[in-house]
Amino acid sequence: MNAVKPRYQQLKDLIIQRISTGELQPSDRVPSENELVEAMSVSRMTANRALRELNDEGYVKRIAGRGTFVSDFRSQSHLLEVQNIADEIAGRGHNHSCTVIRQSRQHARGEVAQALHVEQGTDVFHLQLVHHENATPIQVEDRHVLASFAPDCLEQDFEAVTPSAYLTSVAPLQEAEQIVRAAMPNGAIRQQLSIDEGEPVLVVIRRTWTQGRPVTFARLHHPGSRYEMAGHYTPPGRQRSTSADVVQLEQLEQ
Amino acid sequence: MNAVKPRYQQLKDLIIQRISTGELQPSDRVPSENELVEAMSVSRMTANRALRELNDEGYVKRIAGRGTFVSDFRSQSHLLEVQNIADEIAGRGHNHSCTVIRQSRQHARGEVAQALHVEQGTDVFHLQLVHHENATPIQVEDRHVLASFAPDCLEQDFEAVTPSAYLTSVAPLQEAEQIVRAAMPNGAIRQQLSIDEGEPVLVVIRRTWTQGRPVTFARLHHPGSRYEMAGHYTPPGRQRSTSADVVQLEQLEQ
DNA sequence: TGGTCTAACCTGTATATACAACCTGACAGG
DNA sequence: CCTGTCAGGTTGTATATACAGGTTAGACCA
Repeated sequence: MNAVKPRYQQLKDLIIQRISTGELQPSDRVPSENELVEAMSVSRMTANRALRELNDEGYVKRIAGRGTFVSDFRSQSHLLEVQNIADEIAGRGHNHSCTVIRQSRQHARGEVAQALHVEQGTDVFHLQLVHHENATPIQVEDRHVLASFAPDCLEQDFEAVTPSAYLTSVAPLQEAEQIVRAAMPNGAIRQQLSIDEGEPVLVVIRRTWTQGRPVTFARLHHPGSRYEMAGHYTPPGRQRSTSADVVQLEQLEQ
Repeated sequence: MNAVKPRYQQLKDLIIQRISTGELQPSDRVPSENELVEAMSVSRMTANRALRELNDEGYVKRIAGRGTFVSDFRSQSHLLEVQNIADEIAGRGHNHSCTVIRQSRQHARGEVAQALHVEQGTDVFHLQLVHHENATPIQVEDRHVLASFAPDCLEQDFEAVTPSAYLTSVAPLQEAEQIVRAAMPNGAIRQQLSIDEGEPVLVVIRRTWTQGRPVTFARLHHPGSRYEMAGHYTPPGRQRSTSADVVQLEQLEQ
């Protein structure tokens, strides 16, 4: 297990680490190939491979003639595409608002401790929020966050900044798991979403990882009649061809 | 727009085309780097880049010392992870079976024509199937397929081979879009899934593309009490660290 | 016959070099 | 003051070369 990592991988890890720790912020300039050649004593082709792969993976954006720059978090993989309800609502041109129901410190137990891979009794924060789209409730968020991960979680004003935005500012989320199901809501959820009896909810259970460790665990409830989840999947190395117009263009090019 | 593509990209396109047309089948051997050097008059580094990127993108699998081989379709991107209900059931060690309700030719109209980007009246096939997990109904599949894409669709025995498996054998699906929502089923669906009144269903509406054109449009209904959709998202270039054990190992390595 | 060793081929990585295209800012000439 | 040019830095691509390490088949020997 003591395999020496290839040098291009060492370069990638180094730069990813600088981004993870915040030493390099989005849109900051990353050392150029020639600077890496000097500083790290590698050939330019090796530095090129490291930066090129970081570009393909979305960590950085390269511009010929200008340099290499750290990507915005939102383009750092489709992870966050699905992540932030506020952006999704803003993308539809609607107004997002949020009401905090609960914001407290707790000891993890049972399901929560298990989901976060921690001992029973570990400190966690418990958030309950209701998100609105144009004043209509669209999501009830019930989230547990590892206290050691985000110590100042209780001081945040989540009516101004969504938990997703706050959490990604603490450290980049590197991995996510989600389970989607349809269910009937209990009374509390039904009231918070102000939906009629007999209407189902779309439930998303989501865990996110940072540095290989699960740090948050969330249950998201959405009214079945007012919310749907969309996803678009394109194999790597291919352009998406969503609209008919794009299809036309691609036909011509071939 | 008449930009000359770089040579490594030309190599990639050539090999992807050979795979798409079926000239190269899964587990077939792809020309080695040195063979490409000879045949295509490129340097080995250029051939290496083409094959390495195809490997990273999941099209082929490379084994040092042996060669480069076409991937199974199932590993050709997470697209199909979500795609095939039969594999999903088999993965749980359960038995999958399927009943054909309808298998007919129709003229596309309204929503279907619009979804497939074709004129009203274009020939399509209409399939209605019920999938069972250990004899319990788990999915009602209502699918429209472009007739020009799969002309022998009516001759298939979909109780033996699922539509997903058949369609990927006709041509690789290169792109997918899906919408997920929770809803209450109508009487027919409720009966086909044999669920109680008042139980919601998880509805997945999915379109898939081949060669930049939408070719199938499907509505999938699942019983809320017996089915959930799971997804795991990892940024490219990273290993997933799902279980606690893996986390332990990764900690030690750093 | 059975085991071993080697040659040939494969991928993986690393380097040095070269040329093209792109971008920016400085500088000279109108 | 404005404009065009040019130098220098940057990425993008392509080649030739080299060595390490994995795999396999066949030659070779006991």
